[in-house]
Amino acid sequence: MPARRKSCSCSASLKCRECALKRVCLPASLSDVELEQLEGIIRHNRRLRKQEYLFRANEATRQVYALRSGALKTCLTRRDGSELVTGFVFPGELVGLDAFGGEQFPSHAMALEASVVCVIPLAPLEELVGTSARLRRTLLKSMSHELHSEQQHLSHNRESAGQRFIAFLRDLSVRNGRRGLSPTQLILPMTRAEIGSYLGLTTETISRLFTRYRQLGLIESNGREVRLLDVASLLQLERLDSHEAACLVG
Amino acid sequence: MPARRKSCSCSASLKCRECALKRVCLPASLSDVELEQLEGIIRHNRRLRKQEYLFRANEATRQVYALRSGALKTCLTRRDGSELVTGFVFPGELVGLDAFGGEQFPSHAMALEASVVCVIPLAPLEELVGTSARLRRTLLKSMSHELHSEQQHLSHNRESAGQRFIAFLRDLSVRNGRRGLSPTQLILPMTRAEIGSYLGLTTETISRLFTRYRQLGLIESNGREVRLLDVASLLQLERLDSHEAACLVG
DNA sequence: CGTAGGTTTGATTCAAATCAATGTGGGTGG
DNA sequence: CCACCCACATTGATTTGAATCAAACCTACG
Repeated sequence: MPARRKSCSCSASLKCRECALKRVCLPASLSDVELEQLEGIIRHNRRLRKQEYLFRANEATRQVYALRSGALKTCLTRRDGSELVTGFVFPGELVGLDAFGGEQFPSHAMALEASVVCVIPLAPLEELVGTSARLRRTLLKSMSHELHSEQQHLSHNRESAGQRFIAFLRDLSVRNGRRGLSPTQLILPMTRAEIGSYLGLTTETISRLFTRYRQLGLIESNGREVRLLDVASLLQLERLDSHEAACLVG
Repeated sequence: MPARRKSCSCSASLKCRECALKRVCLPASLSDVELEQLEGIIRHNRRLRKQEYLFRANEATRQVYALRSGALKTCLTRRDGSELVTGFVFPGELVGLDAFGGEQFPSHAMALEASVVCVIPLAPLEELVGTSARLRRTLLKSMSHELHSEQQHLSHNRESAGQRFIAFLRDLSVRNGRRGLSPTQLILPMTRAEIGSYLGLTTETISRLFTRYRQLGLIESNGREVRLLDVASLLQLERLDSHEAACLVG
């Protein structure tokens, strides 16, 4: 394994208390004292360039991460060596929670654009989870939320390409909203191929979907900028089964 | 909501210490003292008849469960009301871990055959997780293992019907082995339709897969009894991509 | 300016869904 | 005890949605 290059400059770190994301991140619901303890173990501000790995599969699991800015993808490597995108990570979200399980990460995480993450060493975190009931709650909640959203993702795999695509847009929209950004104005940090991998579709299909929904007047899109125009219709299409949807779309 | 009918007879309960499954269940790796504390909060021996719900979606999440005998399926209800099987549960495995997240279960769990479960109330469990580092480890491990196996499941969704089917059989085989049962002699507690729902395929396709692999001499099967004959070839088929597999199978 | 990575569009193929019967075994009631 | 029934399973014919194959076409960047 080549010596890992740290692009991190570890500049004077912005603490959780002053972080704009504290209401959606791990600190949510912690008391001041607990927050201080948490801050004590977190290393803030590790910078990642676009395309840089945050961690790789098989790397020892000594820490989990919270994304502060930018965007990540998490991927599994298939037996044939190809990459399967298992999720996207946006600011305020935790990454690497599967680290608790074993000695090594089963997946890897890569920056889709220049990003900053907070690094949370596992051992002290586990310790702190023991002493703080609230932190325990929050962490368990995060993990089971993750579990839940994986199930959601799984359940979409039985739906038509169009429905998966809309569900994807809606998910991004919701997550945008949670951070206080516009729920209709999306800037996609990922390529069509990555969306495809995530949704179990090909690049070509994703491209056709953009075209289709643009022509239907439900979205505007230009490259990676997407605007949701007719949210009501989108939601309706999402919950229709494919036969009904076909009728509606003509 | 109708008053919940308890089929449970709560007979003099077999404690964890004497349980044949203690090496694969939550008690694994706990000290004697911790084990005693854990036993103190668990209600053992709730009996479920075939088809009986262990919990339903939207039910308040006050407890998680460990399966002692029998088999369960866990399901999500889709928007159109249909049921999506998200997993199967075998003895020694935990169920309902997504309960930590919110107030209500997102999914439901139903007995595929007469079963017995241990009931673990959440509040005291969380407490105990605070005081026992080992229990904490074990639980976090369980949850992240769950996360990991959901990812596995997800990744299979990109593979051909045949590969998913074999991966399914292998998974059952491994889990059988872990409980000390034969890894080649399987008794399926679920219907073809349930397998199909779980794998994202139709009943007919599942049926054809049984026929195909039986004809290829890789398995024997008669109704719900399955015997894995040529495990080496099965494993090889599983890791081949569909094109290569087609060549091999002819 | 040229090239590479990403995207779009079109023609064709293919794996699994769907539609349609038929078969079968285990349990119930007469 | 048998016969009927019903849920489950199998098998075959046909359709279809997305993959694959095959070209362009951007556009950002060295």
